[in-house]
Amino acid sequence: MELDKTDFKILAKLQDNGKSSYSEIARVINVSEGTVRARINKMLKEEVFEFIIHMNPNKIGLHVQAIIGLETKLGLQDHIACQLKTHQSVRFIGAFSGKHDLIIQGYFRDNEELVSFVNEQLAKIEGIISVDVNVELKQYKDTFSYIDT
Amino acid sequence: MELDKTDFKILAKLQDNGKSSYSEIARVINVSEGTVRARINKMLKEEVFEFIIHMNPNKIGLHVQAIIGLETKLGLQDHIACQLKTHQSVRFIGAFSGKHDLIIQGYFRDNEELVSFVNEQLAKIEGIISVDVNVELKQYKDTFSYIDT
DNA sequence: CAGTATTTTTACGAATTTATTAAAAAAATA
DNA sequence: TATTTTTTTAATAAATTCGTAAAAATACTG
Repeated sequence: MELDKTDFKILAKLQDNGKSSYSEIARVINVSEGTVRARINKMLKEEVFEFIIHMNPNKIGLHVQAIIGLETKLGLQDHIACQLKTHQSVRFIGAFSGKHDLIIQGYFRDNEELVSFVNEQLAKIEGIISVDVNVELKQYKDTFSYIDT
Repeated sequence: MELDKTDFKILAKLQDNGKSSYSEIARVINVSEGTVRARINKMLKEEVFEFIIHMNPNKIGLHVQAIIGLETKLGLQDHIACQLKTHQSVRFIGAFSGKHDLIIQGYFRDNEELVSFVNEQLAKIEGIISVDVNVELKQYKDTFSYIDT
């Protein structure tokens, strides 16, 4: 799908405020409400973006965040990733080039829950060679606003 | 702030669909629209969550994703993080315990842009001792739905 | 425990937004 | 240039949001 100037203007507005109304965006970028709606619906269908909420983990009792690098046995990476995917605590999983085959980001209630995730949940998955746990001490940024306004 | 059952029901609905209307949520969880609205506004004020859009980087031309671990000179970590924060390409920055002092996640147009980020942008920041670049080969998950429905 | 204050929920109407759709305009195609 | 296809607009009906006052529930106090 080809995004044009109007699409990017819409995305720029939504990037600033995910709750902007069609009408509001329409007024700002000088097109009709119907145009904004049509384009948003098209982009949603094409999975250009999604409307979501971003929860503050701390505020819902998840006080420990970690990025965990995994070394996996050749051939088992995909299977391992798919098992991890179902875990409630896991926010991100990717396969990577570099030292770690898989990198995952997870949110946990406390250190105990993190430890149990590593020593119980991960431990029982076959094919994990090594685990490198990095615990977050401070967060500086967790937003993405690529599009210029 | 103390979140109760009703708050969590609201969050659960919004987690499924960030565009659910107050009325829609109200119908499902059997309270008035005003209650849903009041609680959402309160949670927004308390920064429990935000309404955002999640863009699919590929669809806006960002085909290279990377997680970069940095080793930083003692005392300069905070300053480095704050400089990185302003970068358009950077989605996530955290300070961590473990091998890397800072871990960042970034989205780039192509390999060239990633390389220029590392060799030009990072290179000119004072106090970075080492850089460990992991390029994403496949993404398995990038969503968070912690709350049970 | 009664009484008062505070917070939360509900309910209602006005303002606004969304959704549907037909016609106009623009763009693409032959 | 004519024709088809896509996109935008405009108009109106349906639904949602918003502001607010009253009712209900909860918390607080003597």
